[in-house]
Amino acid sequence: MHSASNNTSQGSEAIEILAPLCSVFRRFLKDRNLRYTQERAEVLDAVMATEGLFEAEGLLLQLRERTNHNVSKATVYRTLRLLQEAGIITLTLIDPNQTHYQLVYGRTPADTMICMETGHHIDLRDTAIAQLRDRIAKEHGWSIKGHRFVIYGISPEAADNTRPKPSA
Amino acid sequence: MHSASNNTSQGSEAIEILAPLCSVFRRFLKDRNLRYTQERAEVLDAVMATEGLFEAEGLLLQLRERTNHNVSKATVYRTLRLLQEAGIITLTLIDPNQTHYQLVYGRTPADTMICMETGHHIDLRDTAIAQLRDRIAKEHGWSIKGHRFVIYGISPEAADNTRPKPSA
DNA sequence: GTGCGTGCAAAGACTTTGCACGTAC
DNA sequence: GTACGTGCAAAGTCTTTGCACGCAC
Repeated sequence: MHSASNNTSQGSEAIEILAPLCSVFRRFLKDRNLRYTQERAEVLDAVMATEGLFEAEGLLLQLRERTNHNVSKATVYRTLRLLQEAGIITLTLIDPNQTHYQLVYGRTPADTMICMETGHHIDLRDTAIAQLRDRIAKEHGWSIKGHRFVIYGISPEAADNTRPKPSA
Repeated sequence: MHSASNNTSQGSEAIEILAPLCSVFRRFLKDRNLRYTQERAEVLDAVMATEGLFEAEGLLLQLRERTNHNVSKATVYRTLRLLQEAGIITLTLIDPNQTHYQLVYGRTPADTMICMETGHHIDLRDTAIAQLRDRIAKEHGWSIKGHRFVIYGISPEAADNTRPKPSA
């Protein structure tokens, strides 16, 4: 299995963007006198392998597949909090029942459009969103820490499936 | 105490906008062969008295103040779900720990700017947000069901308080 | 009069925490 | 060698659900 190991390999092309992320986390930990442990590396590894949104539970399952060494649920939650504080992932809050996260590693966090039928979601990379945010915050004299923009809708595919088949 | 009763008074000026909401809910219930009970009326009443965002717990506390008759937590949650299905309130999801709601009664749901220091939030009523949403959805061929736009920042007041006092 | 609605308490889901042992520094 | 980190399981929150009685229709 091709695994984007973040702490050993240094020449892989696949991880060209991801590699610095490991350094970012290590520096963050060092600054706070925290340790870069096997478990934290594995969680970061699993996070880097995700696409778009993910949940703690999914990450835990992925960790069990990826590694022999089982990282505990508690450690996953604890590490997710650290990654959040390090600015590597953000909360996304699209579902009241469960916290969703996403990797942001220096990029602007993706805004999201979610299909209410299928749960399928696509990342939006529209600069107009941040511009709008900046304009509004400026008008009110606020300084910006972040934003979340989620569009709820029905994707074309779901609309096709949902539409009752014309009988005959 | 001045209470915007939704099921008895009909001439109050204060509830000119709110009154129809009761009808909306009653019709919704009738359409589904559900009953318009005292408890549901009281929950709607309390929801109408809220400003901006609210949580189930706060609503429950308010209900205990407003009425002698205690509405149970279970009924509050059940009614909030109905109100949501009726399109009277929406989920807001600004806090991973608790579900937040807001009254929308026919209006566009307010977007929100939240101060990360104080928790204070202000409602945004900027039409550019919906326009942006529409443009993006159209580009992707999606039909829109709703959206959420939240700006996280530091309000001017909080910035002032946070700033260390110039010694002397 | 019927069947939906309610209150209570217990269950359920997700997340956090206390404690003893392990390990990165 | 030390103090932070981990795993486990128990606790904690918010929310939902089962059941017997009550009330809107």
